[in-house]
Amino acid sequence: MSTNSTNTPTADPTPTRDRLIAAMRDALQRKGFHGVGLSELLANANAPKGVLYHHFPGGKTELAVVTINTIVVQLTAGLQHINKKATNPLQALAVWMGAAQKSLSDSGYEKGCPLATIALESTPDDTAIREALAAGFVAIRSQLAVTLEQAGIEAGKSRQLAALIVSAYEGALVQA
Amino acid sequence: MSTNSTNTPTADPTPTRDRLIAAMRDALQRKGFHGVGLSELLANANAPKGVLYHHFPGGKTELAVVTINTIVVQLTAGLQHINKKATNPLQALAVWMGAAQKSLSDSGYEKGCPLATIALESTPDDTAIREALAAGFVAIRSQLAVTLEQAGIEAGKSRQLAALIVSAYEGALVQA
DNA sequence: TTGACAATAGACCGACCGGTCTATAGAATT
DNA sequence: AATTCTATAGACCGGTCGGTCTATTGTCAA
Repeated sequence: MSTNSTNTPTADPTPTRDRLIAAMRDALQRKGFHGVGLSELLANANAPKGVLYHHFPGGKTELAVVTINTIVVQLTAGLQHINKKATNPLQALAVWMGAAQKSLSDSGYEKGCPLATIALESTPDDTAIREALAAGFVAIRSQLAVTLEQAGIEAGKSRQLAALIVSAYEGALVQA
Repeated sequence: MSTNSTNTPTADPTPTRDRLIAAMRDALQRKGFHGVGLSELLANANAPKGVLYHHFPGGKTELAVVTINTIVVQLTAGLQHINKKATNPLQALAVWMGAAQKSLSDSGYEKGCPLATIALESTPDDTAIREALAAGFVAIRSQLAVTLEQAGIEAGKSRQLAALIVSAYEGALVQA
């Protein structure tokens, strides 16, 4: 496990594992956590049952948690990218969100935000999922606030505004 | 059926039917449509299986549609009430939304908006549910716009603002 | 009283759920 | 070549899903 001939040294992407995560993300966007069956999920990922249990001993729930974390990482990375490159962060932000909305309408409004659905579906018992979501939303909001601050908005205002932007965005998805 | 000795003339409330609707609303708020089983639903409503099928031949889905419509009617009625009575519509609106948020936090953030969850869960195949939801959101937004107009806001602005308010509200629920 | 019909009650069913388990294939190490 | 460990593969299982079907009860009209 330590050395690795054909791949990057420390992390092995394991395509099958990634396919499972991708399938779960798609499922969360379209139907929600309870809406998809394992068989459908595995069919979409072209994977047999054993492989899910192998990569995610915690089963469906663990896959969902990992998927949530993956999404959050990608989202915050996208925001960081805006921070570094754009000369006009606000405009870049608008473009970014516009792109997100376009991908939504391109799917015929089938695919929304995968976080929103599972957030509403989850109960207080689903502690692992709830924790992942809570941490995720905090990360997204704070990263967004950083972007706003870089655009010259005062710190306190930035956090408020970031929360509002995320809220309005998720809310719009609900109604679409 | 035409005459009716003990109840109001035209409509019979049929308590059992109402209990089913109430149970479905609660279920939608807490877990979403796919998250609840019929057995759990019926247990909460203290009703056997046959009675669900009797009142709602379309089964779980029809119950959900009727529940959605019921919620929308109650919501718009609440807004109309504000319209007629309040001297300051905007302030009354704020109070009203504050009350909604309080009931949310009182439930330990278990219960959100029942419309939001099922909206995100539903797929394009669930035509009945989608139609009910679409009509419902339109009704809520337009009723809210009327209230805003009465508060002196120009018509076009009112509709935009109404959409934003609803969006922000739903979005906040997602994150709570 | 009797007949008709709405409402209640729950046994019952096939399908599918998420999950476990055993068997095989493949790559790396020795 | 033998061994070891990871990854793939799918048969299999008990439980629950949503839904149907057959009584039974209650309530009017005749």
